[in-house]
Amino acid sequence: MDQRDVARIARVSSATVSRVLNGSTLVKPATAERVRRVIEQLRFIPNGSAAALRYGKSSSYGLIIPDITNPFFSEFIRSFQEILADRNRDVLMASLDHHASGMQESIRRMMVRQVNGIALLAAEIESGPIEALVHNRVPLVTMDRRLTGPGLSDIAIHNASGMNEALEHLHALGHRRIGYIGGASGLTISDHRQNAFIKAVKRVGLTVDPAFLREGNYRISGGEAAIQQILAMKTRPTALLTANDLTAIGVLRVLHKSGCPVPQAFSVVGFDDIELSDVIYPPLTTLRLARQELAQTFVTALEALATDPHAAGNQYTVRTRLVVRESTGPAPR
Amino acid sequence: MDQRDVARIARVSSATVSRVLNGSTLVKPATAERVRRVIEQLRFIPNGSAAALRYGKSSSYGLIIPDITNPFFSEFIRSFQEILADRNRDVLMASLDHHASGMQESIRRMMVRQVNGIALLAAEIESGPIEALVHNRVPLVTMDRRLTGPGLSDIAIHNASGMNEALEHLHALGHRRIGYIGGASGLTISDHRQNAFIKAVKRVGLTVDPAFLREGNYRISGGEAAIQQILAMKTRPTALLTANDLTAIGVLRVLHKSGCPVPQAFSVVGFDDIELSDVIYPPLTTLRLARQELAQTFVTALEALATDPHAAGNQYTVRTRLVVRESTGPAPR
DNA sequence: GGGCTGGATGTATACGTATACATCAAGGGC
DNA sequence: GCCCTTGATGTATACGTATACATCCAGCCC
Repeated sequence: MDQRDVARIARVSSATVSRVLNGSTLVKPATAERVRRVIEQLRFIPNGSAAALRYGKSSSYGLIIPDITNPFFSEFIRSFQEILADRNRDVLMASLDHHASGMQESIRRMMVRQVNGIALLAAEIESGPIEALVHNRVPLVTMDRRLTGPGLSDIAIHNASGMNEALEHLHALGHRRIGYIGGASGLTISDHRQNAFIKAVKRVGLTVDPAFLREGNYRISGGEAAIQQILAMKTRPTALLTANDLTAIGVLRVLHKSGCPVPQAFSVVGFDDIELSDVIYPPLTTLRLARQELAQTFVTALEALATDPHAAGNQYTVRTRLVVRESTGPAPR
Repeated sequence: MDQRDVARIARVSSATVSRVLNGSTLVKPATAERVRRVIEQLRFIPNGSAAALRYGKSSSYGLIIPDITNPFFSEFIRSFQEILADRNRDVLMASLDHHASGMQESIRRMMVRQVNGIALLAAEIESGPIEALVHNRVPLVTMDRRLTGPGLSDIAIHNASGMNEALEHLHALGHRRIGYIGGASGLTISDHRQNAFIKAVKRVGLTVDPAFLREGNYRISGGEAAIQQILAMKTRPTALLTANDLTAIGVLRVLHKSGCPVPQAFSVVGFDDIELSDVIYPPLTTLRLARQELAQTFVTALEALATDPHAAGNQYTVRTRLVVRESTGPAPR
């Protein structure tokens, strides 16, 4: 069944049916109503593939993330998908999950599907797939790569705002030895975050002990490993910032097992503010990165590039801010 | 750029290019190689919309879940997507997130996209959208609805296997008063699970105190509310089963706050075995529902229906089994 | 009343692919 | 040497839509 069947029954042409379906103002209200009734009655569903072929675009966007089971990303997906669904656009999602070849393949599949653009939240990024996107004029929006170009926008995470708040908070609580557990090194996003930490420490007049800078993996296991190393040190920090909340949860877990009360013996600050942060024990003081705002910015950036394929990319920014809960307290003497 | 451009440069017809792309055996190896080289060199990406239009199907599947931030579902998505990506198929995902109208719209969008079938893990289900699917011959596979038909398969969760193990475990530990915190009532899946619990209790020779049957919402908050009611009772159960792990986590959290040591004062058993279960404190004894196996069964069921659209649906089953960790122990005297 | 304007609708076509069917060459059997 | 088979390739077309362009008609101005 297609538009022509609808047209025949409604005694109009298929062009008119198409116009009704796309909300053209050119159709007389009475005619439109008649067509709509036939569509309803026949339960006609238009063929999106034909429309995409004709139109050259598929009214869908690709979304690539590193790990869907990380709550930060699943919460992001929820917002992203919701915003796009309101605009009647689909999301083609790909979660890499530490499969090396995943990204190349995912991008290819999305290009085959004629997505209007791709949101890339993965840190690791090769130049090959990006070239393919540029070559085929597919807009790309990345997170915290701080690189823009034709058809390529970026959304920077403004780590400094939250980090500064966090350090003022800890400094005011009397902490002088403050450590940081980062993400996997080599990723730009990890570097930006760690640099923001170092700057924020200096800003409140403290120094950074390199031994207090540890590496994690953005997962619980990384936080656990890092805090164990820290507990083994003779001189320890009294407070810790982490690259994300999962890392902080790993830290809390080991501290709990080791009989280190939080925040009495140790203050811990997370990053992201995933929903879980408010639910673990003790509720996590963390730097909130608003998912809803981030998702909205991605959509804005994508639509801007999709509308005008020759547009130069923009650099966007999303701020972070401190949310104080119960995992931070006065420094032990 | 299209197949004809490739064809011209490779000095073959577009039909041959199409055959090469689809791995037809009809092409001479030397010719295929030549065509492949041109494809590579031109970085040609085929147009999936055109293929879908011509072929009538889009080589993608729809996936509808109630809440992507529930780890059970995000872990399922990961497996589901991974299995389909290996078969070069895309996933169109929709998370309902308590939006009432979401399902109808999601299904419609998927039909417009010509999905080969839809996996529906949402509990609430109206007949309207299902009719639309049947009417358009779109295969549907549901979870634990125990209803099949033409183009409609179901995957039942075999609650009994795990529930029986759990009750034997608790009974052996000396527990005699055992409670259950279910999901939202009225959903078939909640009913099946609760009934399995009641049967399992009777099976070990105990009786079910109706006051020990509480209702949750499959989220942490539901577990919290239910355990608070239970703590307020004069005669309390000594052990609790829950409809999923998030509910159990809510229970653990309130017990911890209330100074009730687990498992000394209370034994708690979850359901699902999400990754978090092994990470919270104490690690959760739970009924494992293998996500990988569930996802694989969904794919099998969908492909079976997609291959033969006139096929009658099948009833599949996925078992559960007890994973003992540290949230269960001997009953208090 | 003739010509013009603009709104409403119809006609015709291109989008890129997969495949049925046609064609052609080579080889084998007699 | 001729016919048939088989393998390899080419030709032609339909899938359902959106839209440029054509058409038609009513109303209006002078």
